[in-house]
Amino acid sequence: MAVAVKERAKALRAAPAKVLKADVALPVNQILRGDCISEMRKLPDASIDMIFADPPYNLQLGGDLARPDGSHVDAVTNDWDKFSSFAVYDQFTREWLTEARRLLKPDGSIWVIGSYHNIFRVGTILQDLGFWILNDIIWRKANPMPNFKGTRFTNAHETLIWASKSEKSKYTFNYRAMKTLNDELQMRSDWVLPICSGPERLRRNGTKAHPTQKPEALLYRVMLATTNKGDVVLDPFFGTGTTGAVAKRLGRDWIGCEREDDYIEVAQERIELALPLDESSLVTMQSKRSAPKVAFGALVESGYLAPGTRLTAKKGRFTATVRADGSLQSDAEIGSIHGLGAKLQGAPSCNGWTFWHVEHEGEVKPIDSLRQLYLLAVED
Amino acid sequence: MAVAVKERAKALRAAPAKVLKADVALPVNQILRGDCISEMRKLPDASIDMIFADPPYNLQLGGDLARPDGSHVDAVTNDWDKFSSFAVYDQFTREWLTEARRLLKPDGSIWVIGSYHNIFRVGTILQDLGFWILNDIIWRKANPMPNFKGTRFTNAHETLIWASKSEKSKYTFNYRAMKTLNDELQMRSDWVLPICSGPERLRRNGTKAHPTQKPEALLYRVMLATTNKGDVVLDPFFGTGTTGAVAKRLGRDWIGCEREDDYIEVAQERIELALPLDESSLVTMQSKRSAPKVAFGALVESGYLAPGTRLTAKKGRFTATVRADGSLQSDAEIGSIHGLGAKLQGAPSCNGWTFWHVEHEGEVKPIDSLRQLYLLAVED
DNA sequence: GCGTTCCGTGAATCCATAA
DNA sequence: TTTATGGATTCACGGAACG
Repeated sequence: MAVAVKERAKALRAAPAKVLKADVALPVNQILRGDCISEMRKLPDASIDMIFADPPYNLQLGGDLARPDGSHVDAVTNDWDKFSSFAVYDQFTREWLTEARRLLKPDGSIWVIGSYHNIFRVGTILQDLGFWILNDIIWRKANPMPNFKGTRFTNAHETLIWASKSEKSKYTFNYRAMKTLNDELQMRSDWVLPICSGPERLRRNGTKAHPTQKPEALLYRVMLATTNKGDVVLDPFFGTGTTGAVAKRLGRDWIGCEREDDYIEVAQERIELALPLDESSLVTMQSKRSAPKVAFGALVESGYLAPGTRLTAKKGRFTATVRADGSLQSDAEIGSIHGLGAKLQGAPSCNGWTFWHVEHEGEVKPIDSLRQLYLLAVED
Repeated sequence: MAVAVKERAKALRAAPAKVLKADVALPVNQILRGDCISEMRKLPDASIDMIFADPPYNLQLGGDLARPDGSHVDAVTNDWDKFSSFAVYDQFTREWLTEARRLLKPDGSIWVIGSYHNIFRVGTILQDLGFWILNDIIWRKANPMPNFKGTRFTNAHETLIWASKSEKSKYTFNYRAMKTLNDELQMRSDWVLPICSGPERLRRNGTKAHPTQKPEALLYRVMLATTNKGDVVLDPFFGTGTTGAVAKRLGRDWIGCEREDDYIEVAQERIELALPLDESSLVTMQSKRSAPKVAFGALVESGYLAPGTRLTAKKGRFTATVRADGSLQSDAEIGSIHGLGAKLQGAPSCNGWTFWHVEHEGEVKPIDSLRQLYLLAVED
């Protein structure tokens, strides 16, 4: 395999270079092997249309973590994510963002993705360097990893910052494309996308090739929104080349920086196999809107149903009281609207929404009618 | 009306003050009129359980920027002044967060809400001051304002940072209450809630009383998750008193700082009208961690489980015998229900209560169910 | 072949308490 | 302060295994 990969790598490196005004060739559709800061220093000023960066997050993980079933959580323990202090991380961030800003065309823009570990440092430094933040985008993960110990809220999202080179930039934003992609509604700042798994996840010898591979759908939306066909996209932390693969599919040129040989090899093979999309296959990329689901607790905290309210069922045969956290209490039992309903009836299951009733304006109605009211208020 | 409000204000100010060890009375359930930094300076160290802050983020808006002391900052639009604006904002943020940290009890925590204009500055400074970020929470607005010009993504969320006073803090997190509130699924870091509108939105003379009034549902979830009944909650930017109203409803004490007389008046009237929930509906689902402990040996000596009983685990893959002292014996090993379970699986740890099963009336049940029976018998 | 069940796993700052 | 021990704790999805 190694030979075949090297052949392909050679072919990739021989890709036609773009010639700029300054007569400096831009090494387009190639992976630059090495540290991103020194590699970026070799590139000419104002030559890049868009930068997508997935820098190390500086996770600062503690000891091992086990799931409730005892299995081991495979954490990000790579050396490239280790920094001795915030000051060191800030210095690193300032350096690569300074180079990034130099490389951007005046109307270019940059995307950086991160988590609460690092994104506040990144955002602050972006602002300090003169970038102009356009949006912060929330990637709401459809299937995040749970919080196994029950100690915090499930960390179910990552944050992307989108910023132009300066306040004056006439940046690219394909408003119509985004609206079309979102069923004719304006694309919002929160994007629901699954994490990268299944056949899309790159593996070597059965184990994941990279610990933090991003889903192509994420890059697809980023590139479709903020670049045009033929633009040059730079990714300073190329990894296994998601940026390159999506750029090729969408007819954009790309440049990647990467230090690790293993990642480079995987990325080259992957991009070689990536095919430009035709119009018909674009359709399958559109994400469905998921049906709204309402937790009973949401009605309580939104004031649609006050804690202490009496609910009845089966014409008053059963009664229960709403508690502050959205649980129900009967004489002897506590449970969810579904669980308590089932328990009281001795039934295996119960739809609490239609089982429990509440008196509202002299009328006894199923609590499901409150859910409908809530949905009306929440939609749009 | 003004007279009635003043009467109520007087009554509020006469609320019983909590007396601390240091013999300094904490002005509980009162609004402190004045700049939050100077008002906070009057309060004693380590006296507050939780802080909720909705600080101003009046930068980059082309409008005025006021320094903490109220003096005016010239809003010139060149780069140099942009930096100076950030520096002023950072200084202000550092000052009030420093006071906030001093006031927090060692196990206290803080919430700060903001948007991309200021939240990166806030997060960075929180980290620099030694706060320990626990989650960043996305308030996903169900009904955001559209982007009228179609130049960016619809800004459809705000970000909250939840941080403990230090890395070592044993902060409050009511895991079970949150899980109950979310239909028995872990509460995630993205919260879908409507913006504050309709009858909840406070108005004076037909116009909204405050430009950024937060929905009570947001504070409800924050307080239910990270405080206990009787805790003291401080809000340095009290505005129209959403924090106070929800605190009163949920049986928490509160302190607010506010400079503007108009807001104070509206807030006092509002909190006066808020109804506290009664005790019983305030009770939330408790985690097992806070339940009384039962030694496995107690089940044996009480006859719930006879010595010699065979226990199984993982569908019969593991078996062990109960011994008279409450230890378990497998073929080659002896240990506690937890220790033996861990050893047999080669796992670092194991919850024996859910791991081991016993046949009882033809059904195979975890021995935890016996513990529940035992607890029922022992209670009362 | 098809439906069911089981198992693996993902950017994670992931325990509390007594001795 | 450190160490040992009890025992609390998970959601969605893909793919393999099974019947």
